[in-house]
Amino acid sequence: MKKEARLFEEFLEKKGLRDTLQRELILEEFLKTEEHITAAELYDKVKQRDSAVGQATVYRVLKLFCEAGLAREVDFSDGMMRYEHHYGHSHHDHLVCRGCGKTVEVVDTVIEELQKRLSAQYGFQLTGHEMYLYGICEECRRR
Amino acid sequence: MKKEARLFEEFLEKKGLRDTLQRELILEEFLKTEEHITAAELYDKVKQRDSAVGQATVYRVLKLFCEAGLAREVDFSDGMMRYEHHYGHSHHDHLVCRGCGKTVEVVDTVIEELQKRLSAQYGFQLTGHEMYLYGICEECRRR
DNA sequence: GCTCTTTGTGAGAATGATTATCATTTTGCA
DNA sequence: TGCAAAATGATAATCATTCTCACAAAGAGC
Repeated sequence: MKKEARLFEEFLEKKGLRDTLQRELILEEFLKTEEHITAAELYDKVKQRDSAVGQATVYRVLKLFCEAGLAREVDFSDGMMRYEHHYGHSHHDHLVCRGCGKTVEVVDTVIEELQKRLSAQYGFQLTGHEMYLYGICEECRRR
Repeated sequence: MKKEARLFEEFLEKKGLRDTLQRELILEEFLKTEEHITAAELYDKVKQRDSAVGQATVYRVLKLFCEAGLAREVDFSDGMMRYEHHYGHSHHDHLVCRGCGKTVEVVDTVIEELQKRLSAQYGFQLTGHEMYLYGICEECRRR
């Protein structure tokens, strides 16, 4: 079994929640995807394997994944939330192409350090951040 | 007359749009506010002066302000868009307290430079960015 | 194996911010 | 003055997400 699945079971256990077939199924499908997935996309995939699953359940379970540290919400400001793998994936920000929608995951430890310092200057203890860099990728620029 | 009002008139002129009482009223109320305001909040203020104005008009005019460079959308991820003054206000990002919701406008030119460089590394030409730093402010930490 | 209680589920309604529609009004200009 | 373009307000539509609620499934205790 995947480490993520075990972690999720432990999480459910600890919270006194139940390990159901739907939750397992949704987790399996979520883990299969590599890209940032929307609730609707995940719902479609899950439905192909069990058409009885409701979308509310997908939403509910995605929330659980986030709580469990398995998933993370990302918001590219296009009207719906996306979810990406979080466990075993180090923190990163996103570079988004305004032309084709392609995204790249990026990290810059110097920026991170400066963010912390900047916050401290205003007496804030930084707990998290969102950074989206929007631009035009090379391919799109050629066209 | 405020410079912003003149700019807006010029913008309308250039686009072949009309300078109406509603637009003037909404602009006046918008300019009065110092903080980031939501469409609903602005609608309330406007309604106090002219109860006939519809909320659709407020939404429409806020879009115009953005186009005209007078306003800028900011999204603190709490379900609704906020608008802040843009003209004469240099670019900045936001520090948001997770405790009390207080926001501080911040700038760090080094970070901005690094963002550009980071994007370039992936062949992206940076056109904009969003950076929200979330933390706990000093006051909230004391409690 | 039975009850009881808790938790999970699916269908569909509800929500709430934003947009679209459309009939009516206003405006600028010929 | 008259007409075409633009603006408006009321209201309906949209759409992602959340809520509700009746029912189903599962765990504990016996």
